[in-house]
Amino acid sequence: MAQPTILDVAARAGVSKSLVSLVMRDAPSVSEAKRRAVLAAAAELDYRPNAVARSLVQRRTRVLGVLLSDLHNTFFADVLDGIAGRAAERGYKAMLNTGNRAPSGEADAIETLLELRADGLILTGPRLEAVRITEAARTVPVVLVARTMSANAVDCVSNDDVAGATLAVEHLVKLGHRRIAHIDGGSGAGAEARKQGYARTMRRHGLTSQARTARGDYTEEGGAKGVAALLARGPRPTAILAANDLSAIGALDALTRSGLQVPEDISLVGYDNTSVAALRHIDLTTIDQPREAMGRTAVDLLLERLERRRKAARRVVMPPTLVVRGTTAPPRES
Amino acid sequence: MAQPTILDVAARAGVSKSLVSLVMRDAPSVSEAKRRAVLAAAAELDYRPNAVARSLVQRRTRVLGVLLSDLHNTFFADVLDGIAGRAAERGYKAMLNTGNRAPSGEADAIETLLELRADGLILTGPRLEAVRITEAARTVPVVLVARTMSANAVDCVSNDDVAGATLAVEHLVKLGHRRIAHIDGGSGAGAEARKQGYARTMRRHGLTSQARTARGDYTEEGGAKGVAALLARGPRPTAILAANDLSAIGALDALTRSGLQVPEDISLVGYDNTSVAALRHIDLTTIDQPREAMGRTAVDLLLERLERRRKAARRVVMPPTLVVRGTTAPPRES
DNA sequence: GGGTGTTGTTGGAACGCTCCAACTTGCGTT
DNA sequence: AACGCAAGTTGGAGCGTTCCAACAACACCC
Repeated sequence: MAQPTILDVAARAGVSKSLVSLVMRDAPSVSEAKRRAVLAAAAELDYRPNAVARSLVQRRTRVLGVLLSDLHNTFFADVLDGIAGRAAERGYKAMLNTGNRAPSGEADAIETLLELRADGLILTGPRLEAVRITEAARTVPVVLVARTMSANAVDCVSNDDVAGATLAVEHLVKLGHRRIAHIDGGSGAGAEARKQGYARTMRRHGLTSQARTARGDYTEEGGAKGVAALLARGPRPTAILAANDLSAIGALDALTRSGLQVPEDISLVGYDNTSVAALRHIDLTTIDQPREAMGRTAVDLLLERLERRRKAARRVVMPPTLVVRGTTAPPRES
Repeated sequence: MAQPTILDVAARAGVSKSLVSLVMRDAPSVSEAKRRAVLAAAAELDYRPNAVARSLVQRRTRVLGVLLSDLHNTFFADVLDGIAGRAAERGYKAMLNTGNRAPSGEADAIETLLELRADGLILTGPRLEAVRITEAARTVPVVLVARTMSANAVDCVSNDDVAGATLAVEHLVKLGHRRIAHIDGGSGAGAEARKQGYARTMRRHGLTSQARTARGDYTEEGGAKGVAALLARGPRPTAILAANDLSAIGALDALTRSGLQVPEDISLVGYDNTSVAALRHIDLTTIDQPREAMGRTAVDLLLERLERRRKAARRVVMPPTLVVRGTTAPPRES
């Protein structure tokens, strides 16, 4: 026989299928004798409840659909860890689909998840148009991670980019830096807020006149070009805040290639605390987003809607933290 | 109404549910008029076929269960890209589950995938005991990626580690190196084969007397310690082959910290071509495994069993390639 | 004009489970 | 002795599809 069903188990244990069902879901009012008989029969047959059939009758799957914009970014891998862990704790499974980097792929992935009748959707860093998201939210609760939008069927979890950039600048100021430059993230997600945090904190310390921003784009090359621009003219900054780790690494390389030592000649701070930043050969001071916690929070938000029928949107902003490593030090002539 | 069903669509279009079903699967023998009527009704109702119900009656889900041992390793992310892409091409979905790094987590993940009635399983780099794998293979076809075992219900896709290490040594020999050392991967997957490839190729070039191997463990720290051991005594090697990129980076850092220049004083080769190796600040010569191709192949193997009912095990070994970057050069006094 | 197809359409059964109302038993209470 | 109630157990209906046998309508061919 292909896969044994609940009927096979019932026959073998000499009870009704209903009783087997009760045992499988370990319901309270089953006599110990029958429970054991059923479990024995199930074990002998290598029976495994068919989640498909169960989902059909219960009209829910206990599966949370997760869309990941980019698996190659370990940032998302950490978020997923948080999602999967929390989902498991609460009796749900996380089902992953990637958009294969194209926005149209994301739409397809969502469609697939909806056909499979995921109970809810978590979209991490989606590049998809907002309309498509609200459309999906008509069918099923949706939580956005690392992207915000306002629609009352959609919840959001993000990190406080302004606060993160502030932490970074405060750290540099405390070390004695005054000529602190910024390589921004262009039109990338959160880049604007990070730039704002930088600018405001500079102002708060009366350093607006020392502030300089080079255009970047969250890439390694963007970081390298940013350095080139900053070194090309004006007094050399004693510290640089890059908009993310990848561009910080591009900057790091450009700096060492032009003969400058980090952190002796110039300090450098990244953003995201990716695993690469922790490599000892890079050892980058950076801002950490609580990635796993963001994933867990996303699950909690979803389940509030699913199990407690919350209707109003919630927007959770999580605090980033500073991780000091080897690329920051006091300026040379302090 | 919650979610419209096929009956709602049928009523609205004035046809039977069977006809709607035919249109949805776009069957050939449906009149153009009715097809349009059905599609219009479906669109108006925002109808989406229920994959759960379909799977129940067809007794298959067209879902391939994928177990990833570690999402943080971008190696697996690439494999997954290959899997997801190929699966989509062939009308399947990839459903991902992570083991959360614990072998027991892997067993649970497999159990979940089987309850959800995945049609087949792809296990990438599983740390799970072999018994559990053959057990799962009794229910459903299983393909292993980056791990091999022999059981005729299980197929394997791996890279040719011996050949990869050979490529690396040949490259160094061609540059003029003779004192080539190896930092191995300890008991890690494929480490033994890589060491063998190294040793054999050294022998082939009559360099056995120059060969030296330091113990490593695929980690950054292992690479650093390996360098310490190699520098501690004996003539300094002019080139090092590390068992993977991560340990190569550890080695790189240890070398520069002890005042040696790479590649001027010493050449360095990694293995895996992870995204980190491509960072310009690291710029590591390494061996590339065809990761996406491995993922695609895994899907193909699974579908051969699923659709063509192949029974005998297949073991596919894919050829690695050399990626030359900036950490290798001719030895100083050649 | 009676077979023989072909094309298009249909209702009912089945997939494997959960849910529910209903049944049986045994026990305590009046 | 009759009753009520809780605990334990059961069969049947139903979840939303697909599959299949059957049928209607029409064309074609001697």
